Order: sequence, then structure tokens, then C-alpha cells
Amino acid sequence: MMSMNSKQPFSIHPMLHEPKYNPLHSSSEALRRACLPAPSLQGNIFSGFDETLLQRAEALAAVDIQKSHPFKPDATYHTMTTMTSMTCTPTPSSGHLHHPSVLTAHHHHHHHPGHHQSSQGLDGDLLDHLTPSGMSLGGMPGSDLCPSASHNAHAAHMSAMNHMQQQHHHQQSINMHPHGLAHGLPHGSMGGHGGEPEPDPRELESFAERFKQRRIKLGVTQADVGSALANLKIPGVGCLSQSTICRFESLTLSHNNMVALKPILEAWLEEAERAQREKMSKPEIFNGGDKKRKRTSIAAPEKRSLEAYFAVQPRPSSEKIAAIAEKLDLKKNVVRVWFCNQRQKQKRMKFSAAH
DNA sequence: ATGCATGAGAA
DNA sequence: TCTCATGCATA
Repeated sequence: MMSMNSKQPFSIHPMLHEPKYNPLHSSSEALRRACLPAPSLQGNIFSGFDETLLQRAEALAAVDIQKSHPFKPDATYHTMTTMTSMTCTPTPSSGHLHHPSVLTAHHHHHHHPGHHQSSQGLDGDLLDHLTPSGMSLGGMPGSDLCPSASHNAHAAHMSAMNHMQQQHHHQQSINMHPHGLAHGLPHGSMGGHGGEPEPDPRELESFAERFKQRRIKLGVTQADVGSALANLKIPGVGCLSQSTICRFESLTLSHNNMVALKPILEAWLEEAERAQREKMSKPEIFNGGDKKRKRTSIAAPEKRSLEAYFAVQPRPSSEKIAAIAEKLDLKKNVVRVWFCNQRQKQKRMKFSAAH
């Protein structure tokens, strides 16, 4: 009953996928379990008795939390973006941005829209027990590390180049960014031609590593790469954020996304190295920006509760989301988005673990 | 490096 | 409404 996630991301055609990267199968369950936050529950959760498990999950989540706390979860966003229109930055058109785009690769998959889970014992039990509270700990303090990004200043940029890649199916098109992009998808996806071949995870992995290394050698930051991409006049390709470049290097993008971005970054890298060789042009540093969007921060206890719910029911109904939101004293939308992001995260983890 | 968010497109 | 690609804000 849980295999609805068998959607393989890919762009390729239906018949093109390689057997190798196909994680579905039972392995996905194993993997998922490996990623689960609640160790004690793992064994049975997906087996079948949801209700009991739900209660346990709940209990587990509520264990440490027995407190009340003064925390006020919303307030988070005041979106007042100032327009920063630079070359690349997506300018918020009307209030904020518009834009991302897409790679849509879903053809075959899908999930059940309306009724997946059946056991809803949770509305009552689980939610009742939960204590949205304050602190507890025991969980995970932060083990954050990361030096982080700084923005240096030199960059290399180049000018034109083109590649052509096109496809026009409606199903999958990768498009990058906001402004006027189109979608260009690498590798041979449609039409059967011989565009870019290898959807090979192996290759992607090594490329990402090489990319990072060479990028550093060029003295360019992830952010620089992102903006410099616009200088490559690849149709449909504009700039990308530091986040995306970072995620590409760390392989934390979906397989499809990695495959789509690879040729673009590869083109940039070559151009950048070529450009550096001859003359270094100026860095294109644009700076400016005042952005005021605030990020919601979900406290650890609430997060643990959400994880517990997620372990049992990754796709809660709207009603359930509302109930959870209320219990945790979070906005419904925040909860909904959290679940969405959690699913994406798990999917990526599953995939990478499989390879 | 990541968490939370937006938005387009597909169900 | 969900998924997926992306991004801003932030630790």
C-alpha cells in the first residue's frame, strides 16, 4: 500500500529508463525506513496497523513535550520584496516572484488523490495527545556545521554558446528560471535523437565533484556561477541561485533535475575556463538587494511531532493537516508545506541511497 | 548548507 | 491538491 511513490522521476521516455536507477521495488521501503526518524516504530509502521502505530508515534512525539511554551509561530512572513532587478534576479513582479519553472516529469506516476490512507484513527488520538510544547530536547540540537558561503568576487563569465535542446512534450520540460526561459532539456528525452545521453548516476556524481573542484579553482562562488549562467545565452536558461548550484554539487537535487542541469553547468565550466585563459573579464558582481521575506522557523518539539505524523502518514488530508496545525499551533499552510518539503526530501534521500 | 516558500503544471 | 524545480533567508 505504500508503493505509490513509484514515480520515477525522469525525463526520459517511458522505455528508456535504465534498469539501474530504478529504485522502486522493495528497496525503496527499506530505504525509507532507513531514513525514518523514529527508530522504534520503524518495523511496523508500514505493515499495516496504522492506528496503533499512530498512537505510538504520537506518544513518542509527545514524550518530551509536556510543556507549554510561549512560542509564537507565525509572524513569519512579511513579504515585501523590494525589487531587485538585476540581471538575473527574478524580479518580483507583483508581490513577489513569479517563476520557477519546471521540469515536469511525471508521466506515469501519481498518487492517490483522495484517499490513501484509511486509518484515520488519528484525528482523535494522535492529535489529542500531542502537546505542542515547549522544549524538551533530547532531540537534536544542532549539529550544524557549515562554514558557508561567502561571496567572493571574481568571476568569470563568458558569452555565448549554444546548445540546442529542445523538446516539446508537455510532460517534461525543464525549464529553468523565471524570466523567459523556456525549457531545454538535455539529454535525449523526446523525439528520440541523440542529445545528451547518460542519465547515469555515476557520471552525475563524478561530474558534480569535478565541477566543484574546477569551480573553486576558477575562484568562483556558487552564487557567481548561478548568475553567470545567464551570460551563456543558452535558450531557456537564465541564472540560477546559489542554492541550486550548491544542491547540484552536493547531489541533493532530484535525478531529473541533475540530469537537466548538468549540460548547462558543463557548458558554463568550459566557457569559464576558456575565458579565464585568455582574459579575465570583470566579475559582474551585482549586489543590491533588500529583501525582507521572513522565514518561518518551526521549533524542535513541533518538528518532532510533525516527523512522527509523517512517519505514519506522509500524505495527510487537508483536514488532518488542519488538525495538526491547530495542535501544534502552526499555520495550516506551514504544515502543508512542511509535509510537501518532507516528501521531496525523502524522495531524494531514497534515491541517493539507492545509488 | 538547508529550511521554509512559491508557483507552474499535472492529476 | 500534489509534485517538482527553485529561490530567499538563515544558521
